[in-house]
Amino acid sequence: MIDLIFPDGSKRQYDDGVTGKQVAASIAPSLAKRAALIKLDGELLDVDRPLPKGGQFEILSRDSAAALETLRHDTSHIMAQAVQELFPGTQVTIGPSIEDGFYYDFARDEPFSLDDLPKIEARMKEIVDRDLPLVREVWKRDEAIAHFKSIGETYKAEIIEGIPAGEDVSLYRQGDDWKDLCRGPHFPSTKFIGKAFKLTKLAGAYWRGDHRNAQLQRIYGTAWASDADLEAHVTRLEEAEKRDHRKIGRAMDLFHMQEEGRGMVFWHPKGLTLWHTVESYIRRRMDAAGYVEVRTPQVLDRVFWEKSGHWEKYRPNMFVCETEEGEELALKPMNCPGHVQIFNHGQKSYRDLPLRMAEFGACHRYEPSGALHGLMRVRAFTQDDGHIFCREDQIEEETTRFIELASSIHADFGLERDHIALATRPEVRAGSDAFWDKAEAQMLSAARKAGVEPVIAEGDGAFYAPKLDFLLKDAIGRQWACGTIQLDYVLPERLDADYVGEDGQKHRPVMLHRAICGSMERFIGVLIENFAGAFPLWLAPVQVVVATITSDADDYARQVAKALVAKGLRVETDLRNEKINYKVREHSLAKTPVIAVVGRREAELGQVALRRLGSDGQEILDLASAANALALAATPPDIARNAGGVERAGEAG
RNA sequence: GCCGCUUUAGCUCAGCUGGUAGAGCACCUCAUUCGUAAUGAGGGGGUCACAGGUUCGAGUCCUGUAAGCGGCACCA
Repeated sequence: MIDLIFPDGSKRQYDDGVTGKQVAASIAPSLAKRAALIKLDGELLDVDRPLPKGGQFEILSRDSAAALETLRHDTSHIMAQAVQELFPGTQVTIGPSIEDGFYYDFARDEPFSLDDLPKIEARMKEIVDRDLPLVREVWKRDEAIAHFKSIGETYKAEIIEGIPAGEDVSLYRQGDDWKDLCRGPHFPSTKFIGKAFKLTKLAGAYWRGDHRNAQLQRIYGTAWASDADLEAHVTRLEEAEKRDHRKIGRAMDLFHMQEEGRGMVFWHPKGLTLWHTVESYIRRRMDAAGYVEVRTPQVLDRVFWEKSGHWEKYRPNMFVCETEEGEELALKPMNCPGHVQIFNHGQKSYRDLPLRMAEFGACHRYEPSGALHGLMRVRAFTQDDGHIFCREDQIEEETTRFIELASSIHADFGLERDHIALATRPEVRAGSDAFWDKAEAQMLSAARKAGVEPVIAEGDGAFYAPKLDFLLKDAIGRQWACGTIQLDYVLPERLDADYVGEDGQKHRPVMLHRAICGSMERFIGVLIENFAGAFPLWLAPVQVVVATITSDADDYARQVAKALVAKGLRVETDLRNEKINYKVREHSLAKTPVIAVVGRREAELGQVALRRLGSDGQEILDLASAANALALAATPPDIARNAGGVERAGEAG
């Protein structure tokens, strides 16, 4: 006998070997009909599978949130069956559920075309209508291998060959003759899957994720419990597309890229204004946090990069040039070795540590062509780089301080943090296990001291040390990696950095590599997408447009603009011979935060009518108070805080 | 780098099965001076990504190259 505890807390006893469906039937026949999946002590099971033990028991319907992943997984199997029915000779490989949907990788000589997707979708719906039972079968490993080999499914056979000998494997039968290796669980039959799915894209993907292996054809799809959910998802995608920084960058005239400079950005005046605003802000924060700013050479002799170790490992990804005299030089792919040179210049004492060195360092990396993506992945980029040279016993405190600094900065940009990832030792690595134990523990404990519990990213660390990565969330919930801090014992050793300790002996400092934006290009791309171009006042490239109603007000409009500029605001005037409706529409679409409308009335009374983006009302103020109010509202958050702090201190005193 | 798709005016796109290019917005000119999301009229603008090929004839068909896009791999 087994004991089952139901969600309402009640407890009942059942015979051994009872299935979830039988339990459901014992409660209500309608429940048994609806049962799509069983949850037993948190584990999901097929409804027809005998329960292996007692425990917390729940019957899930197809539209419960916990069943969504299974629904997507099932949909991928249906797609595999549909593809094999339509395109005989196609081999199946793997087909997992992913965020919002699923994919399946197929091996087929001829490529699928986009036109095939509707056909496959139609066949999938037909399979749903057939209401084929999904039946779990347990096979001997070797028999399963022989089976898949006999039907020409070499990839499946290879997967099973990876399972230890003697272990049984589970196969799911979909109808009479379609079978797939699968751990399960699945819904009872294809009808449960429903039709709220859509095949979305074709892609190439390497077998087992390794580029040395054969390339398979991947079909992506999205699947939901209801048509309404599917529609909402499609709408979300459309929204995301509207925010694309490449689109907005063009529309707002921020930057462009062109063929002759792949992965390189031409920053237009407005884009560079945005850049400068971000850079000035970061610089102020770095100054306040005790960093010294430096600048290191753009191009250095090959010998230098050989010494740092980059030549050997990253030569194919470096831009290299040769001089008339035959010297080989390379554009810097990173700033760290340069910073070590500054550290090494002159003798350092333990009293100089921690030494925090920052640089807006322009770097060049020859990224693979397929990796380029707007501002997000470029070949010429500027890191808000920084290196903290410190003693080993200062690592934790410096890391904690950095996490706090980065968190505050991200918050000022309106970016919410999803989580911090602790990337741990990779398979190929330098250093002993004892070293990694210690280093990982240091990063973990530093994060906890800053009040965050990192999510472990197993094996994602650099080859010389672990790192913490900041994963931010934008306005529509997408994640972006911005900001990192990583430990490094290797580079100080290679470049022979040292300081004199209290004991008068030379010691090796530890380096902490850190960045808050990552790359300025990428960070600006994230900001554009986060705000969909509607920047907060302090970031907006153009903060105020002074627009006239008739040409009578032209002189006054110039006077208004001058007064606003004098307050440090970024202002444009629109004196065109156009109707005010037209101007308001145009500047609203351009996401200008404030339109200051002036007509004859304002000119006579010395006023301005302010219209803020997103509201259709207007606020009529005299010029001086409008200028003051806007200047105050446009104050960068760090300066606003400091001003507030001074006032509060004054009050307290 | 690999797989697939795409490339027509500054932007967004139309151009059926081959018969030497079209719209809206933007731009320029003129008229209009109009109080909070598009005033009207006129005008200029294209080696149809590039290079070959098939054809009497190619934006349209074929091949190659490049770039862009979506993935994969990569990301010090």
